Amino acid sequence: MGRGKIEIKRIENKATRQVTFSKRRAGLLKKAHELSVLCDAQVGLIIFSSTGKLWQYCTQPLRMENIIERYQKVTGTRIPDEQESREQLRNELNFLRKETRRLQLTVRRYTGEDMASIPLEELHDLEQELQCSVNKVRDHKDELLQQQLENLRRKERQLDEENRHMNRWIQEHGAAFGYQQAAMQVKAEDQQQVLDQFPFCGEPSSRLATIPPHQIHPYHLQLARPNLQGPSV
Amino acid sequence: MGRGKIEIKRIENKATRQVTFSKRRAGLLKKAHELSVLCDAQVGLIIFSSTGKLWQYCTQPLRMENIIERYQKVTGTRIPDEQESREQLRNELNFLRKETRRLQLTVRRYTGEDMASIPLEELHDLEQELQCSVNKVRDHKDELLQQQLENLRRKERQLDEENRHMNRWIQEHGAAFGYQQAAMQVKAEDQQQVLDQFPFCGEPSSRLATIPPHQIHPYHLQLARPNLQGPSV
DNA sequence: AACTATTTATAAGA
DNA sequence: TTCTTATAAATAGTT
Repeated sequence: MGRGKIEIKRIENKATRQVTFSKRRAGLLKKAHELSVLCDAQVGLIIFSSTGKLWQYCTQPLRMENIIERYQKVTGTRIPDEQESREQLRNELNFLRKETRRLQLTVRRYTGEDMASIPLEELHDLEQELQCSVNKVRDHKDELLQQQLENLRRKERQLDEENRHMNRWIQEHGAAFGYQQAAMQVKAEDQQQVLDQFPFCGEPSSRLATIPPHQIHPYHLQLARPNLQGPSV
Repeated sequence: MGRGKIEIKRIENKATRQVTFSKRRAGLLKKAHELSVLCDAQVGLIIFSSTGKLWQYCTQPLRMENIIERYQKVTGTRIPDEQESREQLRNELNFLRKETRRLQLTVRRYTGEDMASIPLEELHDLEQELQCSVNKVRDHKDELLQQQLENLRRKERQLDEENRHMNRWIQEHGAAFGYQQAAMQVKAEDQQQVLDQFPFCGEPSSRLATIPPHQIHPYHLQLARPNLQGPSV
């Protein structure tokens, strides 16, 4: 719409660009205003020239912030209620400050600090509370240890049974595998030693604990033949 | 620019308004883009229709926030200080949220809750920590009781001495105050009874504890005359 | 959504 | 910049 048609790409001539910017800027602002008025729309237009100068149009004069806020709400750019939630933010902050202080004091009580300010009766309660906690922890610990103990005992029984099965098998078929029987005998003695030393309160022996379940499950023990070929293959 | 000239004011016909909005909106967005490209300008355009629907154009696609931020900086709409303090607020809030959670977990450990998730070694440490706390509390309690005990013993001695002083005084001046001596005798016996029953681990007797210091301090005891007039005035 | 008579915007020149 | 003017572009009213 001028003396000639122009391609829409950056105008290289600086002066021409500047003139065109002035004209088109004015046109754009005018049209923004017209759209806003004619069609009852809320329009916000921000223009920065390449030199950094600002022009703007806004439907409600001086209320560009309104439209920006509305824009940010709709697009979710800004957390919707950030403006109003300042109060909420403050409330939560105050609550958390108090809560943190309270919890810090509680923790200090439980660690036996700052006792100077605690009256005698409360000291008594605190002692009982703490003793109660100690007992709970002890009970739980004992329970865990008992479990580990039972696990180990079960494993002991299973290994024992496995041993007996192997021994029996070797007794029955041993004649044909003289040298292998001797090897097995050594192994069985080894394991028996471990079981003899079995500590009732010790930590789980990694060697016992890592025996794959299928080797110690009774069902498998009865079906599977001991792999006497293992070491020699 | 159409079949007829129109006045720039709200179009009353709803359908017409809607159509015009569509056409002019497209034109405006197109011209905004052209200005941006031709003149190397940064343009941001936000349009809300009267029905609340949003259209926008921005020079750098998806970077409307950039231009808004730039706008707010230039116009000083957003006070940088406030922005910072909001950031600080947020930081403190995040910190406090984490801290509160951490403290809550700590307290729960100390009260013997949620032990299922604690490995055995930590349980052991926890038990020792708690036992340590119990001991501290016990020691402090014992200390307090010891102090109270000593206080009471000192009071006993002081009262005893006061008694002896009074007795001596009455022996010396008694003839003139026969009836008052009798009254004093009763009071002294009362107090002696209390001291005789003195419990080594009991709570402080409020009656003994509330005797004003000047009445039991040795210095005062030696200077002050027993107020024998007291009950009768 | 397409058409088109008209208005409006603006490129180039002064 | 601003004015002028030829011409491109936009669009109001119509189909």
